[in-house]
Order: sequence, then structure tokens, then C-alpha cells
Amino acid sequence: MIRVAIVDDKATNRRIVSEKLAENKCFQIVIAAVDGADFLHQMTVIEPENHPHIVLMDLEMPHVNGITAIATASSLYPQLRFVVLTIFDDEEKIFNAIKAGACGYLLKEESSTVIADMLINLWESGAGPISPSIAYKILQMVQGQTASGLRKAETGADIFQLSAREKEILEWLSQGYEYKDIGSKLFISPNTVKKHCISIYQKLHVNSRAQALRIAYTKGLI
Amino acid sequence: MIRVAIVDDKATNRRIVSEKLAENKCFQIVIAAVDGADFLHQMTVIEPENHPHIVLMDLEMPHVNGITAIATASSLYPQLRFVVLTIFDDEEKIFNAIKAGACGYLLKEESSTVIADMLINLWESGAGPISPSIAYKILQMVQGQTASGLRKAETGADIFQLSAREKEILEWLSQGYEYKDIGSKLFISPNTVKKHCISIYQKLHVNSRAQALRIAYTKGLI
DNA sequence: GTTTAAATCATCCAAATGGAGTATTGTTTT
DNA sequence: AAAACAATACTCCATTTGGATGATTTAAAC
Repeated sequence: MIRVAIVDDKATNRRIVSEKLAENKCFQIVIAAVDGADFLHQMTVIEPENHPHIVLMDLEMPHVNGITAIATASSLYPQLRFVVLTIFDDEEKIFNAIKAGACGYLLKEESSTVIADMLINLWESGAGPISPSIAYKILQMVQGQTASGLRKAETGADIFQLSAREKEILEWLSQGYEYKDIGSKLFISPNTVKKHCISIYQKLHVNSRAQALRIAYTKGLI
Repeated sequence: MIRVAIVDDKATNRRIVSEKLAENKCFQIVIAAVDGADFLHQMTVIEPENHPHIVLMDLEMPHVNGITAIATASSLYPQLRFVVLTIFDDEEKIFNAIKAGACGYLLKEESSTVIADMLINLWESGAGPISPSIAYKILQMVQGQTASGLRKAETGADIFQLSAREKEILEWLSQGYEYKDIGSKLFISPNTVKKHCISIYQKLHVNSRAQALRIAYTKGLI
């Protein structure tokens, strides 16, 4: 029997989740709390042998939000497994919840069987349950291609007053194409492409492709 | 119709995957390659309008392994989506594959319907397909509780197995210096610098400085 | 209406680059 | 001891690049 705590400020949500889990007889709801403060308090009054194994935590709650509650409770009760169960899937919240100590992150839109299966799997194998779309966002965090890692193309390119055509050609240059390739793509002579390149180098105050690409990459021109 | 490439050194595996996808009429296998080098070569001879949308990549292959192939190809063909399809689930490989540019990571044990569903979802919504147990390992990386997640600093350049000297020369190249400049700085012949450069290009599977620098910048080698 | 700027294309030339070899010298690894 | 690898260096060759210079056309700016 897996003991589960539900933390959500909406009574309707708590009831829906309870009913979803009730379809499977191996779950037992031992705590239903309205926010983080309520959950932490109930944990202090319940006997340790009746502590929940898994805590389903909503994020948007009054008084003490889910992130804070996870961060606090995971320190006080390291044996608890915290699963975020929410409708929010923005990177900020995902990242903070994970850093706070959540071992899983499920969207409320998941079907009851999926949620039940994943919680049972968490219980049996220890693998945290994660909704596919959340998993992909986490992957992107590891990849570093989001939020912190992305650069805005508009700001950098205009300092050097490159014309639209020059920006276009710089883009192709960065892809590794040579004069005649770019000429074919744009239906112009390779000589013209070369002319544009030299103009670009002059505006960037360099005299080789590698130097131009260095500026392009480091200043966010491409 | 989703065009798919399969890269696996075992003919049996390629056939099994083909048959799994053949159950769903919306997939079309456009490339079947035996290793990374084979795949990269086939990409150069196929017309761009027939390029695959999704590349299913095994990791353990002779000549050019999957990680290197993804790192190279994702720079050369940014529009491709790379999905690792393998039996391995150790953190080292997951981490390297993600850093190399994979957008998904599926275990071969997944059923054909699950694989098909996730690839279709990738096609329709852009969300990378990730097996649940893999997703949890990625989450742990973000949490910073695992070994391979912690030493992320060194990994970038090591995917391509560049020697220390080659990394050094790649660094100078990115600064915009030419053979003779670098030779003077390192007290070696420009001929030797050139030799190193060509070795670097071979390891990166490119054939120009601009292409090498693109990979270097986008994969964090410099 | 003239000026200015951008985009187009060309020719000539010197330098740099990419590629295929061959070869020597040290380390490692086996 | 042999094999593999890394770093060094060279030659020969075709291609690419950077630069200078001149020219035409079109569109926007004054």
C-alpha cells in the first residue's frame, strides 16, 4: 500500500486526484493539505510510521508555494519522494522544482492510469515520473539551448550596420558554404558574393572569414 | 509522410526498426546507414528535398560512433531531429548524446506503437521523445546529484576525440590566425599547423575552416 | 534632379587553404 | 618486440580566398 499526500489549494483538484488514485486499490491518501504550510504542519503531527511515501504537490498555492514546500520538506524528510502535479509547464517552475528536490513532474492533464502507473513505477523502481513534454524541456535545459543559452539576433547585427543582404550572406558563410555555393543559392554570381563578403569584413574591421565568424558568433550576429 | 533515417551497424536491428515503423503508413525510410560515416556520406549525396526529418541513431557503432555523428550532423544539418535509439541507458552516453544535439532518447525495448507515437508527436509538436527511465536520469543531471552531470565542463571537445594539440590549434584558428601566425606562436612549422588542421577537419567530418568553426562554436569546443 | 547607397558583375593577382602523399621521432599500449 | 599513435615537417597540386579596381542598374534620400 503506497501512502500518498496531496497538496493543492483547490478542493476540487484534491477530490479529482483522490478519485483518480482511488481507481487503483494500492494507493492510500494519508494527507490532504491546502498549501505548503498546511502540509508541513500535518507532517509534524502524524506518526512517522504513517508518513506518506509520495507527495503530490501543486505549485501555485497561497502562503507557502510548492517550490518552497519541497525545498523545506525534502530537507526535513529525505525519505519522501516529491512529485509536482500541476498544470504549469514553464521552464522556470520546472527548473526550480527540480532544484528544490522534486523527483518527478507530472501534468494534471495526464490520464489517471498514466499517473497511477508512473507512481507505482516510482514506488517499485525509484524512477521519477515525468510527463513527456516536461522531459523534453528538462533535456533542453541540459542541452543549454534555452533561457540562459539563447541569444537574440536583432541586437548584435545592427551595431555593424550590415545590410540585409550582407546579413543573409554572413549567415550562409557561417554554415560553411563557399562563394559559388552561396551564389547558386541566391541566384547571383560568386563574384558578387565575394564582393559582399569583403564589404562585410570591412564593416567588421577584419580581413578573414574566420575573424568575421568569430565576431559573428561572439556578438550574436548569427 | 515523415522521412526517417536509420543508423545502426546491425542489419538485424535496422530491419526490426524498419518493420516497426512500417506498421504505420506515415513513415518512409530514406536512409539506412551502418555507421556515422556512412550516414554523413549518404547525406551529402541525397538531394536536400529528400533529406530525412528524423534520424534514429544507435550509439555503439564502428568507425564513427553515434555521439560524434550527431554532433557533426546536427551542426551541418540543423533542421534534422536526432533521436537516439539504443539499448544503453548509462548517464555518460545520455549526457553526451544530449550535449551533441540529440532531441530524444528512446530505449529499443519500447514497443513499436510507443516509438511510432512519440515520433509522430515529435513531428507534430516538436517535443522530443524520451523513455521514462531516461527522463528521470536527465532530471537527476539537472539536479546535479550525479557524477556525469557534474563534470560537464570537460565534455564538449571530447566528443570528437581531438588531441590536446588539436584543441589548442582549434582555439587559435577561432581567433582568426592563419597557419604561419600559429606556427610562430607555437614554434612549429606552418606545415605542421596545416597538418593538424586537416586532422581536425577529418575528426569533425568537415572540409573547411568555416565548417569546423561552426561546429566548434555551436558545440562549445571553444 | 542630383546625390547616395545597395546590389550586381567582371578581371587580375598574390596569398592562403585543403588534400594527398611521405617520412622521422618519440610515446604509449599491447 | 611490435604496433599504434601523436607530433613534427616536407613536397606537389588544385582550389579558394582576399584585395584592388572599374562598371552598371536600381531605388531611396536630399
